[in-house]
Amino acid sequence: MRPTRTDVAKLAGVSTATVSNVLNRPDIVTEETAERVRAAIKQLGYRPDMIARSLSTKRTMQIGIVLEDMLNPYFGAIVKEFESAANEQNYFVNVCTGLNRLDNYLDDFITRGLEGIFITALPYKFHVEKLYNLVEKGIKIITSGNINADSRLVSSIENDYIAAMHDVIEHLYNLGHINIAYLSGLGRELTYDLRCNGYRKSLEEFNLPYRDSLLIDGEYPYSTNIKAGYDCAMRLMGTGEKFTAVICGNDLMALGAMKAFQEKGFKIPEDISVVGFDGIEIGRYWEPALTTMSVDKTKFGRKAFELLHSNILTGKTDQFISKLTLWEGGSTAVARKQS
Amino acid sequence: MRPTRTDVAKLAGVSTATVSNVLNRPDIVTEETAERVRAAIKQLGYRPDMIARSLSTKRTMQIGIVLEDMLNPYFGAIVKEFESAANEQNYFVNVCTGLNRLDNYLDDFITRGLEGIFITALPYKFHVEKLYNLVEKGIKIITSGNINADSRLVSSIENDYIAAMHDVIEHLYNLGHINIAYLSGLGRELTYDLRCNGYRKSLEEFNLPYRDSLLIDGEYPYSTNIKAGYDCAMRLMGTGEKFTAVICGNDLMALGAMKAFQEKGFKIPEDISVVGFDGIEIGRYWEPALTTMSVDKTKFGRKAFELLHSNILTGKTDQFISKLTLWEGGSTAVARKQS
DNA sequence: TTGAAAGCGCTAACAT
DNA sequence: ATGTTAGCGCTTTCAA
Repeated sequence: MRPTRTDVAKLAGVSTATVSNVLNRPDIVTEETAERVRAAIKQLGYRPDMIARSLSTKRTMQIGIVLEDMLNPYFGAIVKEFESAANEQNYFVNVCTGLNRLDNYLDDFITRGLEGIFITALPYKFHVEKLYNLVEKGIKIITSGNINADSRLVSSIENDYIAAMHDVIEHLYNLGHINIAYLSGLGRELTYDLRCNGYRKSLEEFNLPYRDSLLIDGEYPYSTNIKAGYDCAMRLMGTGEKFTAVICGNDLMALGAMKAFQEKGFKIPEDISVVGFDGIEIGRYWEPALTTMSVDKTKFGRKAFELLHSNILTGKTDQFISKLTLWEGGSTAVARKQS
Repeated sequence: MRPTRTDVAKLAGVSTATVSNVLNRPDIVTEETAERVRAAIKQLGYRPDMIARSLSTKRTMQIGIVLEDMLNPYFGAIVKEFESAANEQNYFVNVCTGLNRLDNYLDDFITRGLEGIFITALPYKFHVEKLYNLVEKGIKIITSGNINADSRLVSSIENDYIAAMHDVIEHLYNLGHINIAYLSGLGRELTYDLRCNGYRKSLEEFNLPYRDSLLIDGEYPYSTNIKAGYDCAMRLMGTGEKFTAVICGNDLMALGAMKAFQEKGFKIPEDISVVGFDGIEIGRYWEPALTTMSVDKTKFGRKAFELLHSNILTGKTDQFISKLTLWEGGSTAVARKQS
């Protein structure tokens, strides 16, 4: 049996409250007794029981992170740093992947008394109202993915995809590209993919042509993995549209797309320039290295925790927008003469 | 304030014990009262408090997974499936990444009353004794990574790297390769990298030459990511050794290695055949697609949970060895004539 | 079938 | 500075 605080108290010849004090408010206790208690703790190998403490304090020091795709190293990097930051503040993190079980998760969050949750996921599968429900129960929330939530109720952290898309298009424009496709992987009717909006907006800005068939949606239920990139690229080639540059919703998709183009005999970047978003490490090892709008994932993960943490401590929500930076690989180059 | 069981009892006009019963042993309660209680629960939006329940039952329904590298999609796939299997049995999983904090984690596991832990990590940074310490406290453990632990105390799940390495070498042998290098990324003095052992053993078996400089270690603290593969490959080329085939400790390393070879003007597979382990999806999209010994990651993750779960329920440990299968991509081919 | 009450290990007034 | 004690919300004998 694990020793309890009572055991320690008995061995040290003090009350249980005193043991609590040396653990939680060491300043208010005599150095001498503290020493005795510490000795007893050590001798028994005593470890406080977080469960009991939680029941009494109403604090669990647990937070959750919900994401849809553990397989994309982009999320891996964010989770890693989020977890790391949380640990430094003594929080434990529960990782929840698989959005199809989201409802169960939300229930669990309440039941287990999580103090906060970082939800990074596209919103087309769940309702914001559910989040408000959690907030009502005292669970703090930070979202990412343009869930259009009330900023007074939940915090949020987003990538500035509008600006990033502008930079991408500018980059391609300067290379002389005119017909630029976008492989979204999602659905154009969904309003939350800022990349999609930014794409159209920036084309206009640079006086470049937009045509419906240059914008490739995914198929429901949408996914944005490497296979999706491959599939979208295949469909783009199937349309017979002319294009010299292709922007992909993320790096993984871009890698899949390059594969598809190469299979069909196109050379990258000579025939087609390809660019992605995220800045995952693998992209830099690809041949050619993938040009991408890179997210500072370390900062992103850490910032997400900080926002959540401050919400937990102060009750105040906050928003953060992360800037992406262009990383030029060999996958983009001057546009070929359009035949 | 969240409603408690007392509120429900009051509203339904029953005792708190009855509420517990309709929740936990619905069979022993009259349908009529049960109905009344359920109505009250619904009306109040009541959710049981897992914390309080845990304190009373000594079960938290939480398990942990410890891993070193969230960035390798290989682990991502395993985590995902492990978590999924756990959820089906109503367990919540805590993901712990970053082995440098392992001691803190182990403490936390005790403190928070985790019921079990899946540790997938190389053992050179921590002591098995610490695991035994957890086992003593009643925490069940399953390891992966050839931590050489007492099989009566902890369960384990491993890849059969010895057999897999045999298959790789056989594959290369049949293609006519003679001088085959191995990029380990770890240290040859460490006994737990079965790939390393298998490499030497299988070379012998096929009467192929082994030379120290064909086996490339990493540098402490070892890592086995894409950069490590790149670095090891560079060092291999620096030795001046002759070789026509290179086996890499995992797929990520293999991708990095291919990049290095290509940078130095070697063609794959014409000049050098490359093969990895794991079978991550990205490898299939590489140009050329990476030949690999593929792990059934879905099965692996699920099986890991099952072993842990059965250990939790029955107290019995168990071991499992997973077989890998050769997946032939375009990165291996008949050996070129050695100049 | 249902209810009363003790107890899980800890915290936090409050009293000494 | 230290001890006493009443909870925290739930489970689980034991009685009714």
